[in-house]
Amino acid sequence: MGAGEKENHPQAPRGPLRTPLKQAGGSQRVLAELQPGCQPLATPPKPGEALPAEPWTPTANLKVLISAVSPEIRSREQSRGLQGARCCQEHLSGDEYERSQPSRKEKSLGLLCHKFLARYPDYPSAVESNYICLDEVAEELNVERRRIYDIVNVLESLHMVSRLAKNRYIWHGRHNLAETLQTLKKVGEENKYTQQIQMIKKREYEHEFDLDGKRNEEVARSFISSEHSEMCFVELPGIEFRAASVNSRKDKSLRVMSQKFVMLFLVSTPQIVSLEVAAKILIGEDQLEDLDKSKFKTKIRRLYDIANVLSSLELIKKVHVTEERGRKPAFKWTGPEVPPNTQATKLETTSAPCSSHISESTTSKEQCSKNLFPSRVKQSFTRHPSLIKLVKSIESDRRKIQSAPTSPVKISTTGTDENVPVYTSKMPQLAAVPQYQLEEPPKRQKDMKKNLSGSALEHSLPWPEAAPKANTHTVAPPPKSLLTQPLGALPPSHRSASPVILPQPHSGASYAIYLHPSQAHTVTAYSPSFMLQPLPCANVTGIKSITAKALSEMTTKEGDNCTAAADSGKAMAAKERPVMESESSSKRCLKRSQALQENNLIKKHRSDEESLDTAVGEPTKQERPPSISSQTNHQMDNFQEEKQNRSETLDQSMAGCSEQYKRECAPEDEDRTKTKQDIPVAFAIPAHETFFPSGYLIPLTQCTHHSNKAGLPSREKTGTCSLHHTATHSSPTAGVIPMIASELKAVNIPAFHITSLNIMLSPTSIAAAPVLSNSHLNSSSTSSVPNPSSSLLNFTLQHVGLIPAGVQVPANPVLQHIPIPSKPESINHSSENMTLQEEKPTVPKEPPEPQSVTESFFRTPGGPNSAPLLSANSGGTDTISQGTSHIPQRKLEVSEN
DNA sequence: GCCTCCCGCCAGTTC
DNA sequence: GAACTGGCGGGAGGC
Repeated sequence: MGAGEKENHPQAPRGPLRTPLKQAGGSQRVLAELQPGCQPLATPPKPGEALPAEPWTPTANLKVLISAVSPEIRSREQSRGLQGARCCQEHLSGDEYERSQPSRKEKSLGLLCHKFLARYPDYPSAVESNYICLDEVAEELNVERRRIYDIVNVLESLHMVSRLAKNRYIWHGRHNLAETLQTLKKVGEENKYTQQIQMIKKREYEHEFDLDGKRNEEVARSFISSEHSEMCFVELPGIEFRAASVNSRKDKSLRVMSQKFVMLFLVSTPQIVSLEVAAKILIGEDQLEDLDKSKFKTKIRRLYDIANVLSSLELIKKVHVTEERGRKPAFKWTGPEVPPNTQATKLETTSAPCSSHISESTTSKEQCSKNLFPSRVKQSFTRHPSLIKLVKSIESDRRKIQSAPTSPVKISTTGTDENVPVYTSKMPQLAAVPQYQLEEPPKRQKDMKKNLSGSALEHSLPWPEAAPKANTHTVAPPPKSLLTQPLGALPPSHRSASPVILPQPHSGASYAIYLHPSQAHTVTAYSPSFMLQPLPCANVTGIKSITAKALSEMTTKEGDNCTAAADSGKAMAAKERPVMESESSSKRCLKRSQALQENNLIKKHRSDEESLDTAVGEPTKQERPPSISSQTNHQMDNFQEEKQNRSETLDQSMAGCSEQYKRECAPEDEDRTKTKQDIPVAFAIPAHETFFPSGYLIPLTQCTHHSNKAGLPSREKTGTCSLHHTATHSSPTAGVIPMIASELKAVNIPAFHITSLNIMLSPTSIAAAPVLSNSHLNSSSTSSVPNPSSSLLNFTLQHVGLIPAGVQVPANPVLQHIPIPSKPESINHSSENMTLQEEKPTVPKEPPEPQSVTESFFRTPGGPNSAPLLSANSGGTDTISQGTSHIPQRKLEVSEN
């Protein structure tokens, strides 16, 4: 059968000329079921070899041959085709087989992808192995393996799967999706895709009017080529391609195309990309010289392939854009709203400037490279520059993870090295700490010095992008790195931790407990003297990033937090944060508290320079890395000054919030609704000597997403999952990052850590603190198991007199599913002059699931990049509707095609 | 007739 | 050298 046999035809007689031997069914599937999780490197048998004993009936064979020679017959047969039971096909008569032929639509990649996705949970458990055996999948889905590659490649571009070995992938689900999208957005921005899109549109326009088209084309080409010479596949840490083959066809790879395609959506406003534009951009990057029609057509084909998969993922939706030149197919982003990158801590570098910073860490780079290209075969793929820094922190994270305790143990208060590890007794972990100490401090010190000198010598900042922003404002917008670096190890989930100042009258030292905002609400409700201290938070929970300007404005209104919050909202509304008119009171509270945090963020940063200057002068502190704690130190100073002014207002608002929040925080099926921020992280830091790093940070990003689909036992929601997950996925973002022991030692503060709620206590507070097991790591509030972290938190709060005895503060509140309320769409009068028609989905949609929090937040209709409402206008007039709709994609008037 | 995209050839890569 | 992987484009189905 020649070519037909060259590929695996796992199933059924789909095509007339295909070998009928490997059919759906039967014995192989049974075997597959008996052998779940295919053998990693097992070579799938060829169709002919696979089922030699499953011949078709002679009649069926005859039919196939007949239909092969006659397209009419074939088409007639296919029109009659029914999707009969696959497993019975071999027993069907010829007519029955004919009817079993699926129609073309039934074989579409989109539908196939739906079936594929249905096999795996969106948020798989880390402990259960979600291996994908391509052969098995192809067989079960009744398609050839070639098609599975198409799907898998796109999924891989989103890091929803990663390749384990030949014929074998591992399913990550959507755990990494938010991070991936953020990364892609960042890279897309760096690559100036927005400008490219505009350039292409402009070019089209000028072409239309014959305005010096040739010259503009050249300009555009040079623009594109200069901007994209080094565009490459964007990887996430821990999810790297392990096979050189994957790296070998980079430019035209469906993966890369898919990523670029996604980038176009993420950077464009409105988030609608026409196939034509996308193809042109993609071609432009590949081969500008032959922008011929065939290449264009090929690109379009591939984009359809990608789009089908993305549609199945519900990331995009097909629409039609009617422009002057007619109706064009396009796709609209319907996926999660990707927050602005200002707080994407790991992605803060731009391609050019990062190099200087990278050069400081050759070791890390080599390690990164090693991870990237383990086989060292052909390094066609290079990590995008924006990720180099990320990789650096990953390597650091990995070290920390390796040295992370599996079981928290209270450390001794003696100042010797022996007391340093709170960590487990496991030797490798112990060994890892000194290694970290040896490697990191000088570098950190160096970085810190750079930070310190940054105010005076802005150009010497290791984060060049921050330099221009560090202006003469009293409240200079914090260099992203400065703010985020200390929390660089923090997954977005933990960046929402809010330090709360705990005055400690007994010891004379105050504490800063980093709380999840919801915890902070609760705590502040009990103690009027509490202040929320902001961290640069990822805003996956719906907190939009804040512009420097908005920050400055907010800072000027520190007397009135609510006003500041409102102002911040106002400041952001125009560009980033939509005004939500009908938001619930709980959300308003949340927002208020977020604004408070943002407000405080400024103050924190304002004091950074001075405090760092002071700090670096002290020998004992020189060893300490620039960290959030240093900022915290000065935040506290600020707070001391401003506490009196603000506490009243804050208390009022926060008390209301906490009550509101508590009321609405009913435990429910929130696995899917949980975002990465859901894990509260808290630790207490004596304010008088707080210049040490952020303590235990528990990036359990993927554990938080264990879905209800996966049906996890509660045990899996505990710390074991993160560890498992780390092992399974090699994700450095998962795991426990311990506080640097030397730094603890430097301030002579024993650290006590728990897991989901991490608290470090001063010696005065540590005395009675219970020792907690790591098994409680990340314990979910939904768990019926008593949460020890809650006990500790309550213990701590009671101990410091912040809450009365007997009062219980929820230690691990989970963000409630807060649906985005309807709100007027902000109109973005973009230059787009087009009419949008929503495509009728080809794939039958299943009943919509209840929207998760993630989706709710992400799909903020009027989000930063939300598209203007483009009305379907059957009359053909090009209009942008003055949208009043709530959800763009739903508001689009669907024009049935 | 155009849009969409399935299908499978075939070349590069891996084992 | 067999098997895996995936770029690529012909051409069929759908509208």
